[in-house]
Amino acid sequence: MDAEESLRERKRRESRKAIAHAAMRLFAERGFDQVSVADIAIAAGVAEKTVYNYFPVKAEIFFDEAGDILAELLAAVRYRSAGQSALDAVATFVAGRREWAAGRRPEQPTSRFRQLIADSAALQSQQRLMFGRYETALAQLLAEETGVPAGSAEPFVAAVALVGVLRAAFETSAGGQKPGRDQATAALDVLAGGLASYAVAPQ
Amino acid sequence: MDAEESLRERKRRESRKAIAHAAMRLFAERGFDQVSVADIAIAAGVAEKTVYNYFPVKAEIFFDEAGDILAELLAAVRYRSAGQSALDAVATFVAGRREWAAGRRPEQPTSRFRQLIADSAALQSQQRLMFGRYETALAQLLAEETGVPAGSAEPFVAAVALVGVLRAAFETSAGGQKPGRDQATAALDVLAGGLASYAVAPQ
DNA sequence: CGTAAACTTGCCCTCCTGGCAAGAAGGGAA
DNA sequence: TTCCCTTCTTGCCAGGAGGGCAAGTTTACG
Repeated sequence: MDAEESLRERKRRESRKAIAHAAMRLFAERGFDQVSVADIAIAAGVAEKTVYNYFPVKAEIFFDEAGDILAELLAAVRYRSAGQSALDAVATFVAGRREWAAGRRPEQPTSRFRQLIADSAALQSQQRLMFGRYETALAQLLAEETGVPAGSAEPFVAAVALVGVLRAAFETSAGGQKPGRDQATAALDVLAGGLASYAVAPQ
Repeated sequence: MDAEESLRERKRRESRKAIAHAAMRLFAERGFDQVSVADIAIAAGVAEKTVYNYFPVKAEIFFDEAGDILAELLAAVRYRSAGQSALDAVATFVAGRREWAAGRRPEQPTSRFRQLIADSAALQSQQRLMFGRYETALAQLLAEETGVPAGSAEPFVAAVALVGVLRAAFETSAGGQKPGRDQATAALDVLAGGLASYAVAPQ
């Protein structure tokens, strides 16, 4: 069903990509908030309404490429090797993504990507929305695994913590600190240890 | 410095409260998105511009009352009794808030508050922003406690997990499930146990 | 009392987003 | 091929969030 793609579907996919590509180029040049949807439409050679046809919200364009990490993360946890903890699965996944990100030509350096987000409240909001979706989906998965009713606190908190590892890997590396692999494992250790490092008040 | 309050400061505080109060009443009646800033201005007897003077973003009005929980949470962790873990401090804090919320007359039932949030994407976004601020502030506090450089992954992940307990207490009780105290302790156990419940793949 | 600082307000502007309807293009049936 | 149906595109319009600026008003203070 992949081989068979109607003209219409192909064009639609191409249009989507064209819009996203043109938009990302403008974003990288000027910053997210300094690019209007009208600008994007002109750059992509379509009407403003068409842009909204593909992306109901402007900020979605920005995360269009990076958007399917959710499915990968869920799969990494769901189909983790027997005997592996969910925590390990996430850590392994993060490490894998990191290598992947490092191994491609920096047409758009990751640092620039992060900077654009840091400079725009709208993008930060959208990013939080995405992480929230990760949490919800992961919580549901964990609830199924453990047979706990969906919506319970346990899987929710666990999911939040797991996605926290992902967020830590992304956000803390912004400061240009350690390679990042250390960060992920450190975060993992904190969680696996039951937050033992914060067990006692300092005074 | 508290006793001495200039006329200007008093008026400003009253104006702020008047705007917030009028706005909350309208929100409760019609829903957040169905109330424009112009409506709020009229209801509060001020100009639309003045509303923006006090609240640069409309959604901030909604969380104005509940907004200072951050300071309390930080204090609860920072000044926790000697020998108490950060995790316990958060759990205690959540339990305390819950009693507090239950013990006051429901002029605006908590359920309505949650429902309003659930019905508005803008409010959800603002709520996530607030929780994000909690995470950042808490991460900084934990970094100081443990002497780790600010911006490290460990305190960040720990903070995310701790705020996760808070979020779980708020969000999961929405379904009208257990009293809530159970939820908080359950979440706490999951974290304290190092996510042991999710240690092994089910297959 | 008079001046400086803070606050309010009106006016205008841009941008995001949704609704509606007309036109253009692809896809399938006769 | 031709006709018709569906999908996309586009234009036009409208409403609401916010920002900038300047005039007018109120408070603070010497």
